[in-house]
Amino acid sequence: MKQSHLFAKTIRNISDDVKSVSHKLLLRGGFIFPVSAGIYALSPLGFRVFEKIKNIIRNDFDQFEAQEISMPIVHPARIWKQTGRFQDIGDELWKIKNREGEDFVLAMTHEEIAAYIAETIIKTYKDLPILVNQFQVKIRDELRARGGMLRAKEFLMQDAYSFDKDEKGMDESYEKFYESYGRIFKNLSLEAVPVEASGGVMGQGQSHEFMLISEAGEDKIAFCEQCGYKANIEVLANAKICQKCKIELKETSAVELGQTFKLGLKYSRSLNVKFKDSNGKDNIVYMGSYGIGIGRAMAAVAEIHNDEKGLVWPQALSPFAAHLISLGQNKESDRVYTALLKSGIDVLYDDRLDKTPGEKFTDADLMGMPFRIVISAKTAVNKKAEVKKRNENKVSIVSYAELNNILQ
RNA sequence: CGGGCUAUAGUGUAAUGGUAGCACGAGUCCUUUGGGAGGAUUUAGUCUGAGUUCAAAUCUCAGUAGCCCGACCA
Repeated sequence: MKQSHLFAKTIRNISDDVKSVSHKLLLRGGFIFPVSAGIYALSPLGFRVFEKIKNIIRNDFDQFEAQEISMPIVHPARIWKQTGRFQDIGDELWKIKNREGEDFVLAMTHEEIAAYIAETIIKTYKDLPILVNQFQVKIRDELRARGGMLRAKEFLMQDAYSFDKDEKGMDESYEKFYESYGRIFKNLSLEAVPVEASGGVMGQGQSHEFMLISEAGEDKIAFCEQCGYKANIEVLANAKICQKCKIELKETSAVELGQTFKLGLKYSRSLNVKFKDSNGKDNIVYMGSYGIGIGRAMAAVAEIHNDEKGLVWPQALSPFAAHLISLGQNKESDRVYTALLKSGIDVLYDDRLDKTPGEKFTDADLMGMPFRIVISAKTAVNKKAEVKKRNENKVSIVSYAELNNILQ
């Protein structure tokens, strides 16, 4: 992609109201556009990061056959009334009416719809277990959107649902996602720690949150320094004492990156999701649900991986493999760009002739691609390229062939 | 949703009832071209609606939006 026509620009000035590091850097680097409080659009840069995150999740889910589906965002209120959540959830659930005056809700989560659909698919114990996953927009009329993408009113979420014939099966499915989440966060370069959590409006079953310890977080977790026990403080009784070690628990702020729930029969019972067992007898399906906020994950990465100059994307998440910068000429850099594209390397090419070197370097630092390649009149003479890693100061001069190898 | 605060150009600010100004940004042109370069020039604002007043950015009321604290938050 040529930067001269990229649908994203870095910005110098941002409002003092922008407080969190990730929000600031994502805005300055041109990754997101604010549209309304807690509502954001993605530039090609932000969009590419989203795709990287989604693919990391997909690749892991493929290992245990969590099947990707897509569910709607507009739900008839009827289904939410059946599970009781139409009434139980407060104003955070966004309610709308159609022209006939019928009630609908905007998806804040998809347990209802997943169960509603599963009811038509699941007939016999032979159909189970089933794991489904989707990446879909969630809409929550939050009282207070905060921290940019860390807490938005509309956000993309990976949400998966498991259907099993009994509690043991549910526990096994839960374990699969629990393990998977551990791997996924590692691949996202996020050190997430699982903690005991409350089910909240989802249900009362066992639940874990995957927490990134960070000042930017809104959650508080408690942990025992001796045995390593960790929990969201909302699940603790008044006594903030480790049950096992009898010592006081320490507290820290954290960002909730994902959460897993054992839903049990809560949704399947009210939506009548049944199957016949080997005796031909009706049983209720056990469900679980598992979610990761994609935008929040991107913000969390930005929150952690940066320096005073801007973002420093881990290679696996970077919108482009490299940032190619032309200085003083475009003739030779055009050739290098074309060659890199031909080799299948995804590169952002700063071909702007009216920008000074300083501005180009500053932009490259703000945007944070892992490799910066400079082609100038100086390097062109020798048919070499300058390569610098975003997180190092060292600059190497390499041949075009070597360049290809480094970026492959 | 409770409490507090704020609203002047894209951003940051000034004008304390009497001419809306400055800096940065952004646009154009020229010069410059290895770390947001220099010059010239242009652009753009009193959140909305009522009210008080000869006169309102300034005072009053309402609305809207944003920020902070709390509550809430699969």
